[in-house]
Amino acid sequence: MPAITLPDQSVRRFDGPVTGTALAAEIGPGLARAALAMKLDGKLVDLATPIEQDASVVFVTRRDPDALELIRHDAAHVLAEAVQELHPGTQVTIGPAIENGFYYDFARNEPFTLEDLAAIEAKMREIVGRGEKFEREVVDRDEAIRFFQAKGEKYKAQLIEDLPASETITLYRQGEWVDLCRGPHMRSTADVGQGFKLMKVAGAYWRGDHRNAMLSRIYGTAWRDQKELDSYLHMLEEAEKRDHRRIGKEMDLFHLQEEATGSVFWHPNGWKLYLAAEAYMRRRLDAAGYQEVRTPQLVDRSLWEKSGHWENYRDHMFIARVEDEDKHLALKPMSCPCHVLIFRQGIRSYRELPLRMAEFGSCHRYEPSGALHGIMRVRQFTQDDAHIFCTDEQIAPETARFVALLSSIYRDFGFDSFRVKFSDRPTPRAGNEEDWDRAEAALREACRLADIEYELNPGEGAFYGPKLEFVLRDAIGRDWQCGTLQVDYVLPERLGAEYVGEDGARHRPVMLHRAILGSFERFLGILIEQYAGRFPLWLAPVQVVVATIVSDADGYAERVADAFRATGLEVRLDLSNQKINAKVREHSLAHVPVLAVVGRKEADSGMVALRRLGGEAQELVPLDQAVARLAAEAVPPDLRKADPVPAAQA
RNA sequence: GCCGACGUAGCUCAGUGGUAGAGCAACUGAUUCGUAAUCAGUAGGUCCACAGUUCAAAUCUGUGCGUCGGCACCA
Repeated sequence: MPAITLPDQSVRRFDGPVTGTALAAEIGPGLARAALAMKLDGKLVDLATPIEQDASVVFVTRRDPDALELIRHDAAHVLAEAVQELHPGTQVTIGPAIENGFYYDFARNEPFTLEDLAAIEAKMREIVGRGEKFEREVVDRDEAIRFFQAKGEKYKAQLIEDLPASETITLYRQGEWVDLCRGPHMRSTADVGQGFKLMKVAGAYWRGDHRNAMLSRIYGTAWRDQKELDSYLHMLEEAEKRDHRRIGKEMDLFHLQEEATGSVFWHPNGWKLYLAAEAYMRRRLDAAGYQEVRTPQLVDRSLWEKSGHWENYRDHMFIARVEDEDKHLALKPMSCPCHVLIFRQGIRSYRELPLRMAEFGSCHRYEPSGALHGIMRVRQFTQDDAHIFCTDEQIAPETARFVALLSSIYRDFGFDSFRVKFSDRPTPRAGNEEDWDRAEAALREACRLADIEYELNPGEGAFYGPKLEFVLRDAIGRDWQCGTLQVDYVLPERLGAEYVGEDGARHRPVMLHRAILGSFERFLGILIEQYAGRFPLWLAPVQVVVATIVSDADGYAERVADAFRATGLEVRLDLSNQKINAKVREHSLAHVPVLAVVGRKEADSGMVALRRLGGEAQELVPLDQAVARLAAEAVPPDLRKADPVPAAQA
């Protein structure tokens, strides 16, 4: 006698078990048509599930956020059916819904190529058109294994074998096609609709392990309808326009070339941007009580052996040798061991702690070729690296201080939000279990104190300690770790860092490894995409272009440019013999933030016509005011006095 | 590193075995013009590299390098 509570708090009673389908029909034909699945006591299940006891039921329709996940998951099944129909002998493995879409991994000798997608997608549309009913079936475990093995589906059989014995094995049937699946699904393949598209093919290791076979993955995107699909595809196109590699070219910021794979050639414009960011960081670190140092590029192998890097990362280090000496020097992949060496010079007192040692450390790492990505993932990069030598008690307050600094800096760069991941002990790792317990507990406590919400990232810590990762997102939705904070008991131990405590005895400091931008290269890449090249004035490599309308204004234009330059602004003068339309277009495409146009009128009256990038308005301003205003605007955020120049006339 | 695609002028790209192309940019000349492309002309290429097939290779094959999309990796 189930009593079913609906979202409006009304209750319906039934004599016996009733399926969601029947319940929806009972409530009304509109709902019966719209319901795709239901939430039974909060759990998403098939509409065909019988409700046997008192429960609350919420129907999921196309409009609900949950619908997207159902559509995408079902689309993955449709993809698999289409592939097996077109390419018999292909084995299915797994195919989940993901952000914006779905994928399915197939095992076959010949991987799929882009050219296969059109036919597969057409077949998918056919299957959606067929409206095959999804039917759930609970099966015996051994029988299921035999069933899939008989079909030659070794991967599926393997998946079932690896499921815990307690797990109910369910199959989902759609027409002739069957898949092992936990569900839930919608009513039929028709519910997928036509708002999907196959996007790309890729290789992917079985179970994400590079020692396993490489499967052939097909990615698709799926939405509620064509309109949503179109707007997603449009968003992707827009995102592509802000790709840092493209804008890097357009703004002449940097280039990469074969002779120095994975290292950036910064051009004058890009280097201006870099230096602006570096100068800003140097001021912020200085104000936050860090001391800047500089340590060697080439360091003998023995130090890396002591630190444990040789053992863990030797394959990823650039090694240099010289003819006359039997030595292996490594280009430093990180600065921390060197910082410990500085710490160890002389005798340290507890009074010096926390000691915050910072370096814009130029590092080299031999990244796998497939990992390289524009300037975001390179083999030579500069970290805004620092190490805080402190006591156990100082871990939490130092973490809180760090997060406050990081948030403030991200905000100044225009990032209002970021995600935090907590990565705990990996395998293999250095150090003993007690230290790992201490380190993880300290970091958790620090997060609590600093009021940080994080997601757990199990087993992903550094080999010497747990870490927080601060993650920013690029234009096309890829996540990049930028900031980090790591608690380390291991390196101070290995490299023998110690200080004299209040008690006169020697103690081990803890080391907090921390970075905010992470690598300048990566951060600037993200920054370029964040602003789509339209930097705020303080970061823009070229801040003002003075452009003339007639050559009679050339002399005045030069005086205007000089006046801007005198305040430190980066100014270009465009006296070329082109129409003003062409000049506006050219400098707009180059993302110059301010265009100061001067013609006869301005020359006669001592004015400039200011035009902002992205706007169409022009503003006629007396030269001295324009200079004062832009100079004030170009002041980096950390140097800005509260409300420097009244914005009234701006 | 693995799977797939791609590599042609400074840039974006066309060119399926028979004399290497376009637009933009550059350069020269004309034009002095009021806020996203003025007109005309000129010049510009070891078609990523090496090897092979062929009478003939940008084009077909192999190897290498690089780039891109994923996977794996990311101290």
